[in-house]
Amino acid sequence: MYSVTSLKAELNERGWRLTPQRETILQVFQNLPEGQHLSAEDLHNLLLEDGEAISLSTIYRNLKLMARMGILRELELAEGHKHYEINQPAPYHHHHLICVRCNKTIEFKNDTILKTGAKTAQKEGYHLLDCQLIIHAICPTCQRSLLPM
Amino acid sequence: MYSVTSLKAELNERGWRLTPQRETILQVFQNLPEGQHLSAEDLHNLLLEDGEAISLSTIYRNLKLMARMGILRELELAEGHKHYEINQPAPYHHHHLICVRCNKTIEFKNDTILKTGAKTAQKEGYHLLDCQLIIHAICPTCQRSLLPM
DNA sequence: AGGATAGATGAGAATCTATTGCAACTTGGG
DNA sequence: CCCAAGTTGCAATAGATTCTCATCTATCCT
Repeated sequence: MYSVTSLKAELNERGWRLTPQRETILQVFQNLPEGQHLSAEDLHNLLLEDGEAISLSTIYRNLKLMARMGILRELELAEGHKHYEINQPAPYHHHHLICVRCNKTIEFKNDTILKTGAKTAQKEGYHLLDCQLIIHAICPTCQRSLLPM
Repeated sequence: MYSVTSLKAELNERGWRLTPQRETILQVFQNLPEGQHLSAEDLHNLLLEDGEAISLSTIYRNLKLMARMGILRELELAEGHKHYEINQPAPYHHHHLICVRCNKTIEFKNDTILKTGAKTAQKEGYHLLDCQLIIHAICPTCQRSLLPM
């Protein structure tokens, strides 16, 4: 698992610093049950409850930073704000099937997709950070419902 | 190509209406060169220039509606706001490779992904609307640059 | 064709997510 | 141990999207 030591090394390499806030954020995501993801607000509240408050701006800044470093994945699910989760390699790597009506989201795994993503990035000379298949669909329940969208 | 007649039929079926605004929006997207996509603002301005102004609220409402009907694809690229494009089947269906630093975006095609998406949705009993692979990466130019993120 | 009705539009206000400016504080390097 | 550059927190701000509501109109019914 990605360690605080690697985080520090990677930050320092670029002239940046390991702060207690960054360390805390990394640890929260590492301890999150598989398949869970947090929004900036979620993380903020969670830390408040734990008595380890970090300002919302710092949270936004670092979520973005860690996503750009490839440590976190930035997910655009259906709620209208971004969610983040730890970026895991092959056996844990997964994708999302989202119902556009009720927002129910199912995770699924598929190793081929990650391979496709890696190949495509490489072909164009890009350095891969994350790849995610997003499927927008209507779940069985919503298909049966007569309610408007 | 998806016709105004089908749009009307599909709307009426659900108790909704074909309005001149909806017709106009559909036509704009149908006439868009392949690979182009518009934000709500883009569409609004484009129509203003053409002297066919539609209010921004109506544009937002209908972009969302048409995406939920599966007529448009909602793309979350790197600019911080959504983009829309016509939702095309197999030979035109494509995905996006995005540089998280400079936002440069490359389109690429891959029929396997669409098949995977369809299969996954079907397996869960979901009705597929759209599926898109999003690759976040760093482009060659940004890899060479020493600038911060 | 004419009327009724539920749905749609437009304009602007309101909401919400995310970013930014700045002063004070810290980290990492020398 | 000290300094320069990076970070943080707070408040203000920006930007995208949604909402409210009065007015209008596409459809359906007769």
